[in-house]
Amino acid sequence: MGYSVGQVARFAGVTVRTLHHYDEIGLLTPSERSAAGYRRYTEPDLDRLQQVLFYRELGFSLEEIAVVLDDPGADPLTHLRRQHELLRRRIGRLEEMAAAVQRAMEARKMGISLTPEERFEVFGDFDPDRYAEEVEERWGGTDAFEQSRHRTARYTKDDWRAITAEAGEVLEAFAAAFAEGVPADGERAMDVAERHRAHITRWFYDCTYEIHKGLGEMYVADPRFAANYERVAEGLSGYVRDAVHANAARHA
Amino acid sequence: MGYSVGQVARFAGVTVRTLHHYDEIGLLTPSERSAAGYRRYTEPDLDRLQQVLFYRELGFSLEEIAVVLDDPGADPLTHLRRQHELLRRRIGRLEEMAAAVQRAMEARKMGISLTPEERFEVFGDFDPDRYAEEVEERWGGTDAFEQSRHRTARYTKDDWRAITAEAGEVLEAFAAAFAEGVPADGERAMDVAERHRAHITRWFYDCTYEIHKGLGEMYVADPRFAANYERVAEGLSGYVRDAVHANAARHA
DNA sequence: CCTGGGGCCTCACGCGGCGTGAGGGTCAAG
DNA sequence: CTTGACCCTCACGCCGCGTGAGGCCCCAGG
Repeated sequence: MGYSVGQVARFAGVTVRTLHHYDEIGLLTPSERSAAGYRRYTEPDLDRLQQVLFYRELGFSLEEIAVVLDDPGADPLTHLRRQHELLRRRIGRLEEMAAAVQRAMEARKMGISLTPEERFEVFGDFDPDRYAEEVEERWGGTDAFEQSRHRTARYTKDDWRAITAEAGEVLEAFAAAFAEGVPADGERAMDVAERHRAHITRWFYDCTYEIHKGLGEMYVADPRFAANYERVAEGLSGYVRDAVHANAARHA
Repeated sequence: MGYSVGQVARFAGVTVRTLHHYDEIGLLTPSERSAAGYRRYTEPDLDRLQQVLFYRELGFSLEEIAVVLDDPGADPLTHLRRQHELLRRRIGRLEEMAAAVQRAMEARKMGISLTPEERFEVFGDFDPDRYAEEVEERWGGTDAFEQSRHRTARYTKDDWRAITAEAGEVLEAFAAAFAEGVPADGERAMDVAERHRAHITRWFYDCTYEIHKGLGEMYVADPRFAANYERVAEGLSGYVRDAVHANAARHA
């Protein structure tokens, strides 16, 4: 004879109102009603409720849940597999967050302050509710260039102003060090190189030291980039490359 | 000169409207405003925003977040530690859910159907947003009795009817086996003992075999319980105890 | 038999956490 | 001086329920 709303509510840890709501919006309509109009939930109803709660926990909207559950091409096992996959992904994300917190704790203890990007890194690219296809579409071919394109697409004019201003500062710092005869493998030049790398990571993509070294080479080899430096001072492109390499070595 | 709303929004992966909202409700008011009235977020503001987002992610309401963040007796390190703890707990819960899903998959494959309790077990006693004190208050002195009290407090009259009915069935099954001379350490008596254990686990608390054996002893030793069995048949309390022990040994 | 208490029902309003314009000022680039 | 991408402040709307109000059902106890 099935379960009453109250019983189901207590089993599932939700309120009666919630079940009423799910009935109202057609997300979970009990298969039967008693003569007096009481809702009677059957086993399959409980099955469905469990699915609903799982997807809800994972951040799906009720409408989205209705869509995935009413997808005729998805048998129960498919749902379970998908849920498992989503859970694993979510766990991974939380572990990243935990790691970030731990890093923040370390930084605190050492008295180091983090850049805004480092701080929010873990929040940035999170999208819990996407399906595998979309996720793969977005992250499948992710190399630095893709990531850059992806991020810059959302930048505003103001951002670009800030970017060019920051890039200009770095360029000037390089030029000043170069003009003053500071050695390219000295601390000051390396610090500027580090600023340069941070600039790229901040605005474009995660620039590792390896990538940075590659960039250094390109600044010399590719005339379009080289010109940018050589226009300021002759030999500056080579100086930048050397500073970048020294900085990478220092962090290796 | 600080960051604009738009910049902060993009860093943190939230909308401008969200930042406006946090300003409106006083959760995160930018420390400065430009001459034209533009919001300017400073480094400490970003710090705070990060905390807000963390707690939000963990399911806190904005009001709760305001309370914990404005608690004067909590330095940054305390927050980080708490966040880490909360994250770990949440991860643990998700892992349980993942395990439950896996079990459900196994059950499907084997063609076994789960009881409602098994199905929703993982949802039951979840309360992600409590503070350590409250959690400890609720789970610190958790022995079986406490858990029982906690759960039974929410039972309705209907539940109690179901409980007494079920308990009656078990009692009758014991009495029948006893009357028919079935040995207490035989399969049939042990099965009834197992039903008894399941009954307790279902309605009161997680009854392990160890606890069950303790109960068996009590049914003989404590006259209030013993009377319940002896009233039905003389020697039944001892029979129940023996069956319970045999059942525990079989599952050890 | 009837009364009381705990369910259950259907409205229907409210709240938290924003989304989404509308209407208008600001400010660097062209 | 204009244009466009920001920014501002209202203010209304949506989702996912919470929280009664008013009333029916049902069964244990008197």
